[in-house]
Amino acid sequence: MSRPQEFDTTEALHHAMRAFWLKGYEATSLTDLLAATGLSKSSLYATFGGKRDLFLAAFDAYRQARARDAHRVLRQQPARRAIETFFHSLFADVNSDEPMLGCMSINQAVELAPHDPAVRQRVVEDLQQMELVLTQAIGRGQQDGSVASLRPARELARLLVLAFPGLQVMARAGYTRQQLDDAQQLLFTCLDG
Amino acid sequence: MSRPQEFDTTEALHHAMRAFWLKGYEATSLTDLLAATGLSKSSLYATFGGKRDLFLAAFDAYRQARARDAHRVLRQQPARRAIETFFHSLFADVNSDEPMLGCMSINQAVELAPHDPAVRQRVVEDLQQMELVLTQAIGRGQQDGSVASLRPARELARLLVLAFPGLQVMARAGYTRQQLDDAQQLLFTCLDG
DNA sequence: CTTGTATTGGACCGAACAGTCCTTAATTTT
DNA sequence: AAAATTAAGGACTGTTCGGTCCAATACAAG
Repeated sequence: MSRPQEFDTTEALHHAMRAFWLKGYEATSLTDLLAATGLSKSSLYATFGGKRDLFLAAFDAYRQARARDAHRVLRQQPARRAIETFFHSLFADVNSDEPMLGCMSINQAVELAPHDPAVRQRVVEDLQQMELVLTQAIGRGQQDGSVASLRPARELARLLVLAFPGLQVMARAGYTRQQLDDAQQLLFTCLDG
Repeated sequence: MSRPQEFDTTEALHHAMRAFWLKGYEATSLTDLLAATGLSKSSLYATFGGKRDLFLAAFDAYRQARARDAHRVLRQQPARRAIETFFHSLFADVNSDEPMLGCMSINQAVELAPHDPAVRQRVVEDLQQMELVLTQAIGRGQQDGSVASLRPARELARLLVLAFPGLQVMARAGYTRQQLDDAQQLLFTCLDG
């Protein structure tokens, strides 16, 4: 009954997510969010609560989307190829016309996690999740022969997770796509020996 | 001639640095800076210019101090031990009573570098500098036998630089000192094989 | 067509923001 | 001691912040 919403809630959330993704939490003002979503102030507050609530919702939407992507990409064969694609796709937007995005979880590890337990917990979960899926992929790789290293899959996965924020930092610091690819190439040699 | 300054400029800069270091640029207000430095508004503006100028000055002071530390630590013998000490000292404050600090350059790579060329340039310089000093240290280590790996020192250095932001992220995400040490231990195995 | 309910736009709020400016105070030089 | 010079304190600015509130509106149910 009564008047229906004029906007698509999940679409609005997606737009808000991009805004936070691009500029972080503090630097994204409510004005930015209104412009990004196209909502009016009252609609935004009625639908999502305050800025912080909207952020957490957007962050969770981001995390869910990324987790889906990761599972899809890492299912490829052979596993080694899947892992490379996984990393490669995370920096798909580098040096495109689009602004730099990188991984929102890493950005938030730096910006909010130290001062905000709710964010911190999410970041920790994301890192652990990444370690888990990479461990599985590397394990598969060791079986199908695409990952030569005999070290425990978990250790190798931890190494990759450890290096991931480094790639993110390089991307944000303006390194070229070529340089990022080289760094990844170098990183993947750890899977060989 | 005339009235002398009541405060120590470099000391005030140091306090401002800690404030920016702890909370980042956006989240550190002028009020925070006044409280941290103990200056009055007019003194701060007369001495350092605006917030951004003060930030850049503080950032440069930080970078200089860190570069000095790095050189000092990495001069130790044997080189392998020096490298471990180097990484270890970067996270000395983790799990202490002090708040989390980590590396300011990495924090700024995430926060300001994408949108601020002056910051971006500094971050790139810092990463390159880190690669350079680590390359030299690893080279020494290969000569004195403390670094067993036969891979080019530069490649190994790049691997360490790549992993460094990962340690920073772990620290900011609240990982324990033990977990950080384990991650470093794992990382250093790359110098062995 | 009336009634009821939910959405909408925008006026409005106090607080905090970075930054300016002027008066007052302190110290050296003359 | 007086003059000159500069630091320090704090009042003040306009703007923007996140957030609230209300009146107008639009739709569905009866």
